Amino acid sequence: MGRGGLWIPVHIDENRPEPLYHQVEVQLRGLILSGQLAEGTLLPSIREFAADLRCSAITVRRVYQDLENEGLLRTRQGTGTFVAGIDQSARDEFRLGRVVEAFERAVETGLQLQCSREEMERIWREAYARKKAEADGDKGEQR
Amino acid sequence: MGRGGLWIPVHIDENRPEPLYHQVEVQLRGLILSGQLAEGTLLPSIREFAADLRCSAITVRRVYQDLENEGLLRTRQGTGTFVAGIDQSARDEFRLGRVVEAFERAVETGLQLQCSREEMERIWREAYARKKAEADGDKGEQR
DNA sequence: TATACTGTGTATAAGGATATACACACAGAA
DNA sequence: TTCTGTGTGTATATCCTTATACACAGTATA
Repeated sequence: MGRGGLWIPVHIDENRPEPLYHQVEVQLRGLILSGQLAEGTLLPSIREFAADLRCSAITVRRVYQDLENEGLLRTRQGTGTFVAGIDQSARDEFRLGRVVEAFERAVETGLQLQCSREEMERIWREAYARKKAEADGDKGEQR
Repeated sequence: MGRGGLWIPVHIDENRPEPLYHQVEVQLRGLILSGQLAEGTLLPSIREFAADLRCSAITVRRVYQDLENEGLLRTRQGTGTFVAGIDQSARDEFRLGRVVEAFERAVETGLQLQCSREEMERIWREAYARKKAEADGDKGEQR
């Protein structure tokens, strides 16, 4: 194979109702905006990435295309797709916005199901502990 | 018009990537499982509900049909759609599961964007305060 | 050049959202 | 009772989005 394996920590969940391309976009956008993928990084080819994600190459292509339209990626035919440079200013703004949005959704669900504040407090702590452990484990298994 | 207006606190967001019918299903399921809609309650007609949500009647019909297949609703042609009886046992189990899931998603987003634990703590508290106020306001404006 | 990689465009199938026309149920008037 | 109107859920056809497969075109390197 080509440049032989840059592993991108993105997962997709078939059971989620939102489209596959959207799941990948959200996560990849996060990796770029958080600086975990530096400017100039060569991403996996659409086929290679598709194989990792177990989806079609066209779906990955759409992700690359959308993010290129946002100015986050730059792609050259025959060569590959690269991470573009980003305004440091817009970075943190966007970053926090996403997280706030996610938590608001969670709280909304909790309120709708009549969870008390204490219940949610407990759930949030446990969720953090569980996911934190998962994430740290992921880094260890990186190849 | 018919029975003239039972207001169901369900909202849909066009901008969300997941399907409309799914958004409504999640929220209506929540209302039933949390006991806010008692057994035997006559729901709005598919047309009336569709008008409230500003979507098609067919979309509402799909929601009613799906929830009927789950055993949460019972529908009689020409008469309407009613809330069915539910196992008290399965209720809380399901309820908590949904909230846990939602918070895990939020934390996942935060970790991916390299939020510190303290940042998330703050975001969660603020999200709670904001959404709690919204929800209480909603009840006040109920007609 | 030959070859093996890269991204790109076209065609096809499945799922979601809608409008429109249809069938059933019940209440009230003739 | 019989009829008729207005409510209810139901079925069909159409358009847009999503996901895929397959053939095409540019690029790098031996």
